[in-house]
Amino acid sequence: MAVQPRQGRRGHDPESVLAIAVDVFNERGYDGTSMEDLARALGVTKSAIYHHVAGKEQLLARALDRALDGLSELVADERADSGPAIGRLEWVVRESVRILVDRLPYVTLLLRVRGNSATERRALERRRAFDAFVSHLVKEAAAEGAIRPDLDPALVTRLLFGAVNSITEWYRPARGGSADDLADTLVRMTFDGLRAQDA
Amino acid sequence: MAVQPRQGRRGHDPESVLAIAVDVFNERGYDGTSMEDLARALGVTKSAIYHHVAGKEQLLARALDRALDGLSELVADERADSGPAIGRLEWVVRESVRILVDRLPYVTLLLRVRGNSATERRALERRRAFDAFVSHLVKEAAAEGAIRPDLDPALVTRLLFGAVNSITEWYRPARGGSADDLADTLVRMTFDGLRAQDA
DNA sequence: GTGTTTACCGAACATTCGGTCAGTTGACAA
DNA sequence: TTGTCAACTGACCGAATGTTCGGTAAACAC
Repeated sequence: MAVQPRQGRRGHDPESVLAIAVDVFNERGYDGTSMEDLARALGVTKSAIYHHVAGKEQLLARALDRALDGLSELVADERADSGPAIGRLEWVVRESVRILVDRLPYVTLLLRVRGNSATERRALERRRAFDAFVSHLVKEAAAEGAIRPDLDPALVTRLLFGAVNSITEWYRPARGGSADDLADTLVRMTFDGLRAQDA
Repeated sequence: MAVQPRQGRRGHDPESVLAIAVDVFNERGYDGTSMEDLARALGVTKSAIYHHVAGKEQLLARALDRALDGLSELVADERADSGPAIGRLEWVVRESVRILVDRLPYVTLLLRVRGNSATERRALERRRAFDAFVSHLVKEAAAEGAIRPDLDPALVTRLLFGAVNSITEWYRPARGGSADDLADTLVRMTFDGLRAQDA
């Protein structure tokens, strides 16, 4: 985990530039962030950034890939592929929360992408693959009778992952509890309801 | 509802400019939208826009106020103020869905604001008032024993309205069902759970 | 010391940005 | 026909944008 000692002047590298840049992107929005803003946050001149990355859009592309690679690994995991669908769905939700917390700044950025450039559209396409995977899983669970029949599966998918994705809007690793506690509460509420049974 | 016949050349007015502008803002993001983009969508020159509104930021301010006024009316409603908290919470959720669908483009814009300008920060402050109102309501319901004691009320608030707010991400009035059907599904799932009871 | 590697600065670039202004066009009323 | 009013155009402004480039400074190896 320790950074290799390296020859030459000490300072930023592509990794530290990306980390700081993503934070600024999330604070001001990608389009609302200028290279000057990034330079200020890095404590460096605008032109120095181009020593580490090809440009603003490459920073975005690298950040989005970090989020999407996490989701791709989830879809590829064998644990998402055997057993009752409702159990797999619960596992996918928990794992999604873990990835979301783990890679919070990158996923936050991903969830705000609207398709303004080729880079953004490519990211949206990869994201759609994940959405389709989850959507199919919910339909399976419904077909197996594990989801209340008065709920439209497509709507359940949307609302369930609406709750999951909202984590990027308010979760802060400092204050908030662990990712597992968060996932517990989320699953309990969405799967079994927030209402007390004896009320 | 019909537009008054008016003297002078026919064309856009502040209202139609706002409606179209908000659509473009939601497609490309506020910061990602140039006045040139708006002009193109309006079928007009850039300078013509300034005949109707003072500038880009005023368009944003007007749009955000439309969303926030709806939420303010909700908070002021007497139906949010009497009876068991859990019932009031359900009413507030249903009403929120109605407002969100009713004023979809305006609320969508509001939920993406990050505080880049004085206008955005003012909107965020008004929105925080609504969040505080809902947060308090959930705590009341928990204190009255109507919410499962193993769920943290603050987290319930976040997740519940995470699901509500996600509506702006995927609901399209054309395809989607009515706002009431949507609210029904949302309340059933979040209050009583998506899991079938006999499973 | 010398050479090499890496990180950086400062000035400049072309383009786009939000916004201004003097004048024109088109629809209505009288 | 003439006057009035709202809607609009086209040329323009200063500032900010993302990016380039030639040169410099600091850390390391030898």
